[in-house]
Amino acid sequence: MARTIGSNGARTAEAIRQAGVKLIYKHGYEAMSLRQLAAEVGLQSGSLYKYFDNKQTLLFDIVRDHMEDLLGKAEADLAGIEDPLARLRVFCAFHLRYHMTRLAHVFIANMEIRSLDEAHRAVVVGLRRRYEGLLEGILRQGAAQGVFEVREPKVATYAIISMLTGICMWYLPGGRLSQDEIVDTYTALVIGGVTGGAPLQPLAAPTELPVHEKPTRRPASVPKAART
Amino acid sequence: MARTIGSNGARTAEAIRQAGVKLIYKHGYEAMSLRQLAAEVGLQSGSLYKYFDNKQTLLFDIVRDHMEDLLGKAEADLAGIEDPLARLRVFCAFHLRYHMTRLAHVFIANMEIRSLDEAHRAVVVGLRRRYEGLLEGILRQGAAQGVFEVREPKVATYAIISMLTGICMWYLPGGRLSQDEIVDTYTALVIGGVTGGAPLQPLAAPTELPVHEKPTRRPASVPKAART
Amino acid sequence: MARTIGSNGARTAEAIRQAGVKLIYKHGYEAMSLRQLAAEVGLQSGSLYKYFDNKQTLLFDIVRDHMEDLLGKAEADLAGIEDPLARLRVFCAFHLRYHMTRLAHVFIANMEIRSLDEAHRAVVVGLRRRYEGLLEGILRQGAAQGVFEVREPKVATYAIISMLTGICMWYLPGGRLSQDEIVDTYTALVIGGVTGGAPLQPLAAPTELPVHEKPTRRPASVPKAART
Amino acid sequence: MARTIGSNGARTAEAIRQAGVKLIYKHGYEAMSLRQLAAEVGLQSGSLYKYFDNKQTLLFDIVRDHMEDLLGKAEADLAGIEDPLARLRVFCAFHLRYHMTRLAHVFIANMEIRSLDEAHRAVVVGLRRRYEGLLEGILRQGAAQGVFEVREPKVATYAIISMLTGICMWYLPGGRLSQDEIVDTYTALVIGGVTGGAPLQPLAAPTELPVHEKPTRRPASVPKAART
DNA sequence: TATGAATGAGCTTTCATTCAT
DNA sequence: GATGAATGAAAGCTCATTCAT
Repeated sequence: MARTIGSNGARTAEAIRQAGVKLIYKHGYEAMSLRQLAAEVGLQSGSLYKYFDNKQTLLFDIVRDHMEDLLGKAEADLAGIEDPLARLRVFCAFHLRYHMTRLAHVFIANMEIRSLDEAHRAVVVGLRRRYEGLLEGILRQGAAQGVFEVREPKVATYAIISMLTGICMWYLPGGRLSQDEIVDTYTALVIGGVTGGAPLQPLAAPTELPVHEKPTRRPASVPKAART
Repeated sequence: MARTIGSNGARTAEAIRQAGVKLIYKHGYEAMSLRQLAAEVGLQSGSLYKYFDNKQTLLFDIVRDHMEDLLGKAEADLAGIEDPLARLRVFCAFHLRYHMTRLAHVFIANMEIRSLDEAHRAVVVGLRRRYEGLLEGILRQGAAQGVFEVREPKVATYAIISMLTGICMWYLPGGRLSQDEIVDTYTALVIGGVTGGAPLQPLAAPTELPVHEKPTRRPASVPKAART
Repeated sequence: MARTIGSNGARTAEAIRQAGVKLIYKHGYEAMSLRQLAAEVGLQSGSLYKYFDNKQTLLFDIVRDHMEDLLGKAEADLAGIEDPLARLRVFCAFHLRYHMTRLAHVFIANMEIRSLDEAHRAVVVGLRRRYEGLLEGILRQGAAQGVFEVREPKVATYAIISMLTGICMWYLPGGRLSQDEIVDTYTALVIGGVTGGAPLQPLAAPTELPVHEKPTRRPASVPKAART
Repeated sequence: MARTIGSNGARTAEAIRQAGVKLIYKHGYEAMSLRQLAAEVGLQSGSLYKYFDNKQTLLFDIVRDHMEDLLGKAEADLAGIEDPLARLRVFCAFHLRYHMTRLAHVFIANMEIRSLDEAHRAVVVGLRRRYEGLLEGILRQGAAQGVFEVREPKVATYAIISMLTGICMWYLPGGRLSQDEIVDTYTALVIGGVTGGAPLQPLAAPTELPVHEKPTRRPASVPKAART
């Protein structure tokens, strides 16, 4: 059949990528068939292989590109800001806004890591660790400066990121709340959580919390982050 | 051949259920084949159909039973406690401990909702809403009493549940931190978050909290984070 | 569909094996599709996988079983015979008769070694070496006893086996010649070849032969035994 | 881009032909893909169709050209020689040398006849019959003159050609034996075979044969049996 | 002359499921 | 309660081939 005038490989590649994101978001990687994907972009399924080597690398490309984008943009947003509290606010706002505008990508990156094969998963997990590292760094810095009350920065990092990322499970554009309102709500929870419920300036004596009273911890065999 | 004395259908059914949980946890519902499952329990794949109608209902049964168990136990734990802050602490502790001892079930219930068909998903989502309702009720009650600073109880509910549930993404039994320490860390984040950084007047003595008082919820027979 | 009364797995397995031999013989391994094979035995193509792991092992099983059968029967036929000339006659007769009754198997074993993957090919080549070893042993023994004129037993072995095996390229049962006549004809060629033939009267001076005179047939631009 | 000076269609056609021979030799016709072939010569697979009509005619062209070359050169070598024994020697030497320098072509012509479609195969089989006819004529002539002992010239023809052709299953240039030595060895087997009834006991003095007169052989690096 | 996008058919293989025994 | 033979659909993927540019 004659090609549509103006159609070209790059355009098709982009269409495939977008359709892939959409379908994996909707059905899951395992449940999405390449025939579906091909139909979505108006191709025969075999023709897809001009654009990727196999289904697995399609997923990997999507996830890796997303993670690199996420990481890069987060670093850009944080650049030049020194104060831990300010950095934390920026991080929250960035993370939330990014997730609200990239629902599908984010959802995939979180849900389909299991579908990546060993080698690919390692790459993605590495990127994720770097991203988590941004937040962990902020928390440690804030704790060191006495502005945050964070006992276990690693755990707090996982907790906060889980909380913020969870937005992609319910947010739909055009809902009752504006993005700003959502950002404010989440940010308040996070800031409150790490500042320990105390007024920030005259920091309440931390001793009233019972948490620090059991320092007998096992030697520190860092819990391997999540399943691989 | 004579069957092993004492072996019976109920036992096989239970074995299938457990193997199902393990394999879905490990590979995902779509990626788990009934051949695998049958092999795991020493049957032919066709024989599984004595125990369930089809793969889909196996998943549904697992998820629904889990959700009902979760909901029932949460309600039981909260029964009789009136103070919103105490109720919140109980909820957090319950949720975390439950998730730490039922990693696989919890993981499945969160990840495989997408794999349920319309009707089944509706049932599970209903149960989930009821469970979320518990937390939302606590937050609203606390806000009404002026003890919590929560602007959007619904959003806060999603946020907190996401945070707490996220534990099943990284927790492995036997890690550096005890369950108590983890519960404390997460709880502090939650309480801090919802008390908005306001000093909670004269903070009630922490000893009245029931959280640490039942550390032996059930004899950790949960199959560990599967890795074959 | 109800199974044909009396049909069973063993019967189907045998039918598949035979149909496999027939189709590989007729079309070649690469050119035979499993759909064809399944149709030949009245199954769906997927059902074949009850009987073999994959197409490759079907081929391997056929070839290996054939080679072991060939080797075993050859050794049996030669057992107890000492005289090299007698052994050679027995070997020729055995080889020819076996090939005339197992045309397809033999053809496959010779033509499809290339289609076996590395590991399988190694096994088959090993069996083939053992079989060739039988003939080589006979030739060496005869040469040692002065009854054969064989300069290069290895080369002679290859040569003779190629000659004898070639029968499967033209023989069809029910042709003009009986199996006995064919055996006699080939055997005479072999025996004559290794016993050096009659003193050909006054043998013409070899110098008149043009063979050695043009060693530079063309500038060896032939791409060498390819291996990329 | 400007084409390399001097590059042209004929050159590309030749490159395709050679790459085709190489790849069919290595993988077999069915197993060779046109993508592979195109890659080998630095083209897109679609571009190959400027040089042949389809995969099948590529094979046919290769085989037919080879057969015509073989036939023509054989006739040329035999031209002018009358004596049957001399003609037989020439035929053997020619056949062997040709095969040793054209391993791939010869291998293909023997193995891939099955891959030719009906019409093409008929042409090739016709050429092969003419080639076999050369040897059969020699054998009949020799038998008529009483110099050969050949009962069934047709069978003997097949047998001898199979024997000689078999060299392409194991010969690799640069092996222990020189081409001359190989030719001598095979020729002795053939001549012995057709002159047959040598009295075994009073074995003619071997000295009259020139074959043993060149003992200067390379150190014995056993030629690896055939391709693996 | 060559590209590169695309086709459409076909491949091997896996799967959930059925059912006579 | 369980087997094991079989189905039928669908999967991911490769292929020879076409054709506008």
